[in-house]
Amino acid sequence: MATQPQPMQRPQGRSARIRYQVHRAVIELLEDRTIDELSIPLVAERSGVHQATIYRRWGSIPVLLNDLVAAGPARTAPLPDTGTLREDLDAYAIAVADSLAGPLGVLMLRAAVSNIPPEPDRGPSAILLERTRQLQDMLDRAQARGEHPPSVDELLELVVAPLYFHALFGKPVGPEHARGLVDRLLAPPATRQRGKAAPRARRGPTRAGPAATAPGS
Amino acid sequence: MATQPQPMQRPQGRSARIRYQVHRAVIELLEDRTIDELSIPLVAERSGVHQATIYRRWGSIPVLLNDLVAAGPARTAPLPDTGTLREDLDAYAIAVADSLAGPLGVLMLRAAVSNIPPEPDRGPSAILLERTRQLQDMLDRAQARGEHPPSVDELLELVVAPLYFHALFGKPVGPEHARGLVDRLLAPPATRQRGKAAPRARRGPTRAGPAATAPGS
DNA sequence: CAACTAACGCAAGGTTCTTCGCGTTATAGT
DNA sequence: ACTATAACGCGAAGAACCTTGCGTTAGTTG
Repeated sequence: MATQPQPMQRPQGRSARIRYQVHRAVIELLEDRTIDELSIPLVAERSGVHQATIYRRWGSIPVLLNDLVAAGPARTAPLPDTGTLREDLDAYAIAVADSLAGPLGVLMLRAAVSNIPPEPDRGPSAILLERTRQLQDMLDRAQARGEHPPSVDELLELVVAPLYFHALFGKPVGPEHARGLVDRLLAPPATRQRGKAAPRARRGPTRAGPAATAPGS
Repeated sequence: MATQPQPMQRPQGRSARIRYQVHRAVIELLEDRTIDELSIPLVAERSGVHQATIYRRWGSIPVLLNDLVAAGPARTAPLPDTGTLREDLDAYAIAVADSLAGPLGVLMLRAAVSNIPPEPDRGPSAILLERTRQLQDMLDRAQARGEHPPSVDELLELVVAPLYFHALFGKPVGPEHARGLVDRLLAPPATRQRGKAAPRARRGPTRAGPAATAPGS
């Protein structure tokens, strides 16, 4: 599963410049276009790089997108180190939410989905593994400080998964939502109002309105 | 956000038949092809429907996929009515997990992703709206029986989102996982072992192994 | 600094996709 | 049964995409 199309025998200088130009052009184009409206001739024109070059190096839009995503993990969500578990989680969750809200988040999702059916490989995608590693580090630090962090799985399922879910299906993604998820992860309510709302609250007014529910329903 | 391209002024008879043929062709083609390799001429040939017809009715592959997914909610996860909230939730969660494990699940995800940035519309996708409605019905029934169901948002974030997340990133999706998520939703632990595993258990041996964690990690 | 060659630019040619006008078919309404 | 017309089939024209061979540029090596 080569994310990079070629081992790249001459990776510095012009090649790197071209690659950057092309990546940048894709990002720019995605500001006001759907991924499906993307095409190599378009990227070529926008980037100033010739079509043939792009076809030779990447071959297709999916491959190009994959390469772009793989190239910029630092661009999406750097892992924080604030000294407190809660602040770390907050910062991370908000960073993920931000990255998902932007055009690059969509890209990441798309790339992840693109990698589902090609092979019966079934291993977790590279993005997830990377993210898992980051999170594990964060939790390990908390443990070392004497805190009692949740497991990575809990973090993924209670915080990251809902964020991706919202991004996937067009539900709003924002800092308040992210913080609410962290709250739920860290402070599971002993007694719960079963029939009512999610465990939001804490940390001031989160703009009340349940903008999460479908309006058209 | 019209899921159906047109209000369809003549929805029965030939139109319905054509639509079915085209949908079927798409599903067949996806057995051994990537979505990116899909094209309208291809679908036309396979289905026996003329290109121009498909172009006129759907216009593009993403729209067609969206229509296909929206047309088959019954095909994926019918909403159960067992008489108990827990059994309803279990059944539903398992059904979702099953549908995600199959090829159509990938399709749904894919279609959802493709539809993210079409417009600054930002409304939740049709699939989600449909599913939200189903779930709301289920919860309403529970409430009418005197039970104390969670909110739809909680259900979505604690059960559905993790399932989709796993499917998205190639983590294993199965009945045990689904049931575990329902457990977490219905029985939030009053006292929690913070540093350790998620609230599994209950309902006998679910084949122990925490198949949730990435194997490559 | 000079030779080597990977990677790019260019332009032409082939392929596939998309649109359009017109005639035909079959559904909805009377 | 009969009429009106939405929806489909057909074929061709136009546009967009993709490939390929050759000359040029610019990293890399000695």
